[in-house]
Amino acid sequence: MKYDPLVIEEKWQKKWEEEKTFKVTEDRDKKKYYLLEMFPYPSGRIHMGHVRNYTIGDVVARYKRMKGFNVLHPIGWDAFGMPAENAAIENRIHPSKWTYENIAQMKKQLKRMGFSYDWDRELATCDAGYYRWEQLFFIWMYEKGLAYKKRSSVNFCVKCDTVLANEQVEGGLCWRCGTDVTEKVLDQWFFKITAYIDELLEYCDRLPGWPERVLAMQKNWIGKSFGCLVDFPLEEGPGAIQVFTTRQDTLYGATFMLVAAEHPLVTELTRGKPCEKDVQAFVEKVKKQDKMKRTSDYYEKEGLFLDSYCLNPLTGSKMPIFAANFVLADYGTGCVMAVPTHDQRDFEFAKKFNLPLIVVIQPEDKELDANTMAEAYVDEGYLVNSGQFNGMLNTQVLDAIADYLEKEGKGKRTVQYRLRDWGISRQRYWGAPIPMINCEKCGIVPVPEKDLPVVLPQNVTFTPAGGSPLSTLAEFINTTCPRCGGRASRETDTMDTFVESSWYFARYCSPKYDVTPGLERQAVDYWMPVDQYIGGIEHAILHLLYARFYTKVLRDLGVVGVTEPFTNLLTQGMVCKKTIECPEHGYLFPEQVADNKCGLCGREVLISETPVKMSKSLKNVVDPDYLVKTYGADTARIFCLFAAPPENDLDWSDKGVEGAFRFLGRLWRIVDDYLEDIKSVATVSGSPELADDLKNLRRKTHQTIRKVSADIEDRFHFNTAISAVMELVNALYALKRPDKTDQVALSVIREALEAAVLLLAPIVPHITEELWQTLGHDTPAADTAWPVFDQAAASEEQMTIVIQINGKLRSRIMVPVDCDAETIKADAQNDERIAALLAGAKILKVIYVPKKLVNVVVAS
RNA sequence: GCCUGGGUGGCGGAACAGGUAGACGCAAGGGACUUAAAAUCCCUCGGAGCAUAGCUCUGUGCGGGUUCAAUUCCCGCCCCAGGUACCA
Repeated sequence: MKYDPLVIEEKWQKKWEEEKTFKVTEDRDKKKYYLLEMFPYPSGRIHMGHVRNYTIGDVVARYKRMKGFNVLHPIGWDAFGMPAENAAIENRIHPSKWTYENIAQMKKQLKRMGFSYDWDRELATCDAGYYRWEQLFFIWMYEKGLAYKKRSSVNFCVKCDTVLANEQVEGGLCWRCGTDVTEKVLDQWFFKITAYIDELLEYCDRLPGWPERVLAMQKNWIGKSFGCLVDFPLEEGPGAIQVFTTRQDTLYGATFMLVAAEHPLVTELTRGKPCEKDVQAFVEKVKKQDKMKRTSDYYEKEGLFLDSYCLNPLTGSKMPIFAANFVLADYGTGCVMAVPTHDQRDFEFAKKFNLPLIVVIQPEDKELDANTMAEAYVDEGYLVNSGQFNGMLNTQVLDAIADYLEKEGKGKRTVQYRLRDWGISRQRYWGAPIPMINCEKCGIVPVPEKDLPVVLPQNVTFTPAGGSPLSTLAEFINTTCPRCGGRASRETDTMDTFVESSWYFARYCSPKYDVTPGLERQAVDYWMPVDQYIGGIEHAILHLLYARFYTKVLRDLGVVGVTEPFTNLLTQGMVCKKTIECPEHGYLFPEQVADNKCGLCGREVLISETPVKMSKSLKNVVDPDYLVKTYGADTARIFCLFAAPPENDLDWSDKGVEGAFRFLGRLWRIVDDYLEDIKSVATVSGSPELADDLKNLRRKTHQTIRKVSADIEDRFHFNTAISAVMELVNALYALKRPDKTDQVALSVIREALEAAVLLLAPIVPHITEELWQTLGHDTPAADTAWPVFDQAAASEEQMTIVIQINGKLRSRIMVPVDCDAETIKADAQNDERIAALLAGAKILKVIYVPKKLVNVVVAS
């Protein structure tokens, strides 16, 4: 019988669907395992990134299931977001229709991959049955002050026509479309993520199951720094300029003051002065500059003297005040004390404006001279020119100076963060409505809980002009105030879609529960936290930080019992492929190229040196449907796992896919070959006396079970697990075919074949189910216990001992495993080759590493 | 600049507590089967050298060090990828 993947895959998928094989419920007698992959955005078609991500997850889910765990493995749809709205404008199709059609299509594709999801838990975040709870949580957060509205300057993407959170601005560009981000002043809803800032930071050190680099990125993003707020009195009149610094050790060296150009102080200080006009012009210039900020690498440090002075609080010396383009208005106080000798930016500024330099930190190994310094000195040293603190090491004087400032009432200790509150208002239609009402009399009033959900209206029209259709839809906006009964209007902003993905993992525990608060506590307590979360590294900050924050909020609202949502995190690499480029026609699909020539113009094409992330625009994508049609889902799955360990990028190789397919064929044929002979033979049991080649095969079988179990369990290294099974299959091919009547030999072969099939069952579930059935089993492989290795059968009787002379490999000997050290050392030296090499040499010592090698050290 | 990772054959990758470098697969070459091809099965496969059934030297980005022994540990550098960037 030939291996026909398409027939057997559809057969088993149908069975899984009909029998609801992977449906789970809470079972207190079994240990739970919650495995989750990041849910997809329903863009219309799955791509290789999905195939890889979901295959990795599926292997772990199926493996844990065979190990006896009660495995929750759900899937759903991150269904709100921009593309649906864009499709509505371009193709005159309602976002809802577009989204649900895409879901139907992608669901079919996922089922065709054979993933072991509990489809009864499927959810879509655009369902009112989902987001109504999010609206409830919003109201509860509002009541606790964790959601608030504020007029503020926000990041705005003109193309997406909406606001972006700080985290959604990448290098000054919109994370989604890459457009330059501009600033806008708007009334916005925020989540007070800063209320949890210390807990978020602290738990970065309590997530040992997370990759170090993800935690490092989150820590950086939070950006906690310890320092002082110091007051610099103005020279004229009352008042002072407050600055934040982490370098109070350099305070005696502060010779001028820098203020962010946008800071109100700039206008205040120059009002009525001759320089006022110039200063205003400068401010306007910097504001414009600001928009261009990150598009150029660096721009010139610029500043303007404000014709005002303040006083250094410790030395009393006069410090000129400048407006500067490189001081950030929204970090610290927007004002910075400048210490040109020990800060490179201040140094450059001082040189440009010819400002005084005072050395206050002196290194041990050289003498700094303010007149000849070519750059700022930023390393450790001893304080000089610093009054009572002279002679102390700068890194140790920070506390003393902070104490002094506090005692003198000139400053105080403080902590600064980089992380800002999460702006969640979006001026878009296709999102969860913010359940708030604006009343002229009562102000902002939450929608009463009994009136939830605030359903997104269906009858809207989209125009290419953009803007949210909600903001002009009278029947949605007009309402009455729940408090005073008067006329009022609804909030027309919707929530950032990252809000939906911040709690979907909890909803999966009780996806249909429709009683407040939408999360059935018993179920949530049983399943949460997620034991293993798998997804792309691109969400290292955005989604993963928001989800951690939201989980803590839900905990404090009393609806979940966990503090952190994801115990273990695996970030898988991207799927990459080389690009083909024609000098005239740009990127080409492989089928547009023949003999390295462009099919359109015949010119030589350029193939990229390294593979790059698959993307439609680079035309280097591989269509999963095509793969499945040609080779089957099992081949697609095993290739994705075999080509690279999960955290590496995966370089696509068409030849590699064929190799994967070839291996499955090899497995199929070896089973098929032996089928007749082993039909009525039982698997070997006990520890019978076996001839050498059979004993070796049996040993290989048990060693393979041991290795595959460890590779999957401990490291998710499926590539080495697959290699191990390949070796076992190779060993089966290498074995001399025993006689049909040799029951003992055939029982050993059956054991090896069954092991190979079961060990591959989580990886290639269709072919293995079929083979398992063919081998005469009524219980499906998926419901069969994971094989256990027999220590005795796996252990070697003989071992190879490597013999080195002065660390160089010179010979090998075989000895029984129980051979004692002295015998081995003696045998090693008596080995024919070694003895010859040792003749006449002076042996200094002989080292024996148990079970590994003997190293004879001789005088050279 | 700073913070993470990472540099191993022609390629993807093994070597998981310092102990046989290159498992497994791809590509390549050879052979068997076949009228032929495909498919399949088997063999060879880091480099150099030689008295070529084998042996020797060399080899894990570069330079040092520790050790009987280093892809693995330490120090210094180079390169690549990701993150972040005037954060005071």
